[in-house]
Amino acid sequence: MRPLERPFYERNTQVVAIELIGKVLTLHQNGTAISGVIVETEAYFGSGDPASHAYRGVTPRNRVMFGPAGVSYVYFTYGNHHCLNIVTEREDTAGAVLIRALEPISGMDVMRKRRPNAQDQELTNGPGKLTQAFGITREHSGVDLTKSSFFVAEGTDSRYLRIQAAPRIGISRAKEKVLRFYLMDNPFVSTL
DNA sequence: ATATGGATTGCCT
DNA sequence: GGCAATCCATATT
Repeated sequence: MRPLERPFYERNTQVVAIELIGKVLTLHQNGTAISGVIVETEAYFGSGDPASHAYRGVTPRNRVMFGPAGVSYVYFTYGNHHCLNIVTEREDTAGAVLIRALEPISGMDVMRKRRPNAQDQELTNGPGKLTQAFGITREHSGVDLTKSSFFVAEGTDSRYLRIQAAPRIGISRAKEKVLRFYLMDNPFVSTL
């Protein structure tokens, strides 16, 4: 499994959000591969998208969203949770795809240890849950996913999948935009 | 220096 | 379904 390369990410954020469905996120830690199929994503743009962290321009937190595509953007929210994004678009154009849910493939023993009170089905069925299961924190922000032990690889081509579009979740602005995408009938999607 | 609210989760009714 | 928890980034004074 080779990492997807920069040109894949260096495109329109919505297109990347859709095509990321069915691909495989992998993180190597201490000789173990933790991985899962991406089953739910959301697209966030820059100016023009009031729900995006990048809406008002560059800040210390969001600056990676304005940098090269294919780099991770991890932020901390609600005092408890980390969320994983992958930067999109050409450099200087803000954009990122939030990874909202995964279907575990490997490393489930590690995931269960990190989420001791979770049923297997709740291991990675939400943006804060999957970062906890993978052990992803802000230290994993700004990592180049095209050349590290943290990457996304080809899985099932999104062309062959039934993908549903819906409004994004948990935001207070731009609620009408249909920028959430998920695999139909997949039990690991955060909300059907 | 202070105020506000959040790209969520889990527990309680 | 409702809501508290909990910390930090950002905006405002």
